[in-house]
Amino acid sequence: MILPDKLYGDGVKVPLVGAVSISNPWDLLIGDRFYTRGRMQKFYNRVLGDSLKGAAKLRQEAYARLSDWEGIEKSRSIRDFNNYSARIAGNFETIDAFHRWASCARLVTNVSVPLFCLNAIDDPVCTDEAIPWDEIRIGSGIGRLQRFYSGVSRESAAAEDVITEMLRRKPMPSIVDFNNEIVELSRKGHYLKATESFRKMNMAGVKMSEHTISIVTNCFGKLKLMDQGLSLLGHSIKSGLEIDDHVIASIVDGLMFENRVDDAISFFKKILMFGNRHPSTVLYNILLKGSCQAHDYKRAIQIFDTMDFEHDIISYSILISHLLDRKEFQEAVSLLNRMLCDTRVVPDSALFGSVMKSLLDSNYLQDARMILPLMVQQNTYFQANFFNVVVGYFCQRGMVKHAEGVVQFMLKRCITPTVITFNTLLLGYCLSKKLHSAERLYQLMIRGSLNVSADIVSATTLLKCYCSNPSSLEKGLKFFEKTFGKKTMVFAPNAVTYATIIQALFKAKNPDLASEYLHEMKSRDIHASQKLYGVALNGFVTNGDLESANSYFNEPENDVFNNNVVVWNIMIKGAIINGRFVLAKAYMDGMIKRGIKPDLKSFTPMLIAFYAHNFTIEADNLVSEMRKIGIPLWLVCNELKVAYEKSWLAVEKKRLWIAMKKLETEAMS
DNA sequence: TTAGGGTTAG
Repeated sequence: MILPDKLYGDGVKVPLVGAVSISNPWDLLIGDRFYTRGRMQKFYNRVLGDSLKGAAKLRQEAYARLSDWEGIEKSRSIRDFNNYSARIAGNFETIDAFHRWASCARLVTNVSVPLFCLNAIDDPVCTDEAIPWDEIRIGSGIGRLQRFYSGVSRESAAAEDVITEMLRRKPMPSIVDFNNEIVELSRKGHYLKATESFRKMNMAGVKMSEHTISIVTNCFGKLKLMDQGLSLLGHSIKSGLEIDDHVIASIVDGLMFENRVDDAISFFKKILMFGNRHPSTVLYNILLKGSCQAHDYKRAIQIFDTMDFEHDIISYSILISHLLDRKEFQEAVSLLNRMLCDTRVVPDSALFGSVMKSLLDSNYLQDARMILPLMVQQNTYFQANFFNVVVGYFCQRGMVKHAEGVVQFMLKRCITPTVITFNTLLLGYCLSKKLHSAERLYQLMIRGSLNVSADIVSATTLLKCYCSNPSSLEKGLKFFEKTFGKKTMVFAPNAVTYATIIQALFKAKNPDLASEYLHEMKSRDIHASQKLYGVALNGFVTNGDLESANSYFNEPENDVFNNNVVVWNIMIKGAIINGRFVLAKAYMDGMIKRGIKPDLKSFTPMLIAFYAHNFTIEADNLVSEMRKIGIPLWLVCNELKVAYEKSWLAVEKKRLWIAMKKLETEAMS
């Protein structure tokens, strides 16, 4: 055993519990055995080659570590395995680092991990230690692009320029290089630029691969231009490209993203019949996810059942977390049990993480605690995706110090934080109004000093940081221009980015500038989303601009969003707070006419208004109407209580109090 | 040699 006692700079000793020993690890591999072996060989050579030339004993030791690791990882997909080993090969240079990695593989059954979480959630331990940012490995996150470009002109440039340069070269680089650059564009949200580059490549006569088609289709999907995606598919078939699973996945995913669930499913069936092939689990999972996102739970179950013993851990994960979010605990638990009995799947850290998240979100702390012993019992390998949930839990509650403690813990245990860990922490700083820390973390991510680089979520979160405080709003606007502006666009903004800034401007009572951004978004061909639409409407009505709200509401292209009850609730509430009862009533009639069922939040503003103006008969009628459609009265009481406490509508408080008490007794009876 | 499905931002 050559593992050193001190594995880290700060001298933290990592306990090694329950090392796995397998006599012949190669037998445990699934799928591409030789391919994988080659990868591992490459990794081995890279890691050991530099620092250990000729040291036979250490090589032997290294081989033993690799064996252990494979045994542990056998439950994961071959792709994860390959990617991970490639990353490790790229990042680890010295034998010291190699030992760190090896010890990481041995932490599988380290009981102190769940114990830490248990304590942390019950009785969070705060740490004053600063996160050792320097010790988080310097990765090769943004390397690919820079590496290529430095060979071209020594300047850093956008992937788009790289592609132009590549097209000029003679002979042109391989399609793999082009693919990498389009992926780079797509990763930063430059979907339009990606499709434009694809056109240029096409004109220059570059021979495309299936992978190119899949990436570009994906971009069309994100742009909600799936009709173009489908026509691209037609061209590809004509030009003799094989339609592989990746291309089908991109199309199905794109159609789902456009909410065309029926189209997606019929395409899925047709293309499979056309190629006479068996659908992969990944394809099924895309359908599952799409159905869940479209709130078509019945269909999701149907798909799950037709999968016929082919569900994997992700299928279970999608369905279970969806059930939990819908608060269907019975169903979720029975599915969880079914999964635990299913010998073909091994529950992983991500699954337990998402279950835990749903439980924490619903404030079921006791049940959340139960997940941890279950994980130990199942011998789950703890990974960042689980800890991200714990980090998020603290961040959401403004306990960013505790979140930092969790990150510390991860680092000490060699559980490498992901971009989601840092983005979550960034949000934590934002919610705790620690702008300085947020800025510093973002800078580290942008500069590539961490093992991951910043993405559009990081940038949007920092934007929220600036915008949530009136004193830094100006800085936020500048940041927006610098990061998302047309001239110096680092990331291509999306509906979330615009929603963030628009919401902040409305809140800062600057509806004019908010409208400007709304127009700018439209001029940049960025589609509004249901949430952004709500943000804009709410912004108009709370700023007393019913006219703009109404005209935005009536724009034909927004009509698709008006099928959501939330929108109508915003309009009703908006009319009421601006003293327009007749208008509120008109909206109420309008939604019923459209076939949308009013819910609690549709009725309460009007009810409060009736109470406030002492229209007791009308209020009583409304209450009985709510009763008729099955809205529990205690929920109404809760709403009134909130309105009372917040002095909503500047109502006569005493009247509201009396009404509330009266309703409470009614609810009890 | 490159890639698809579960978690992060409104």
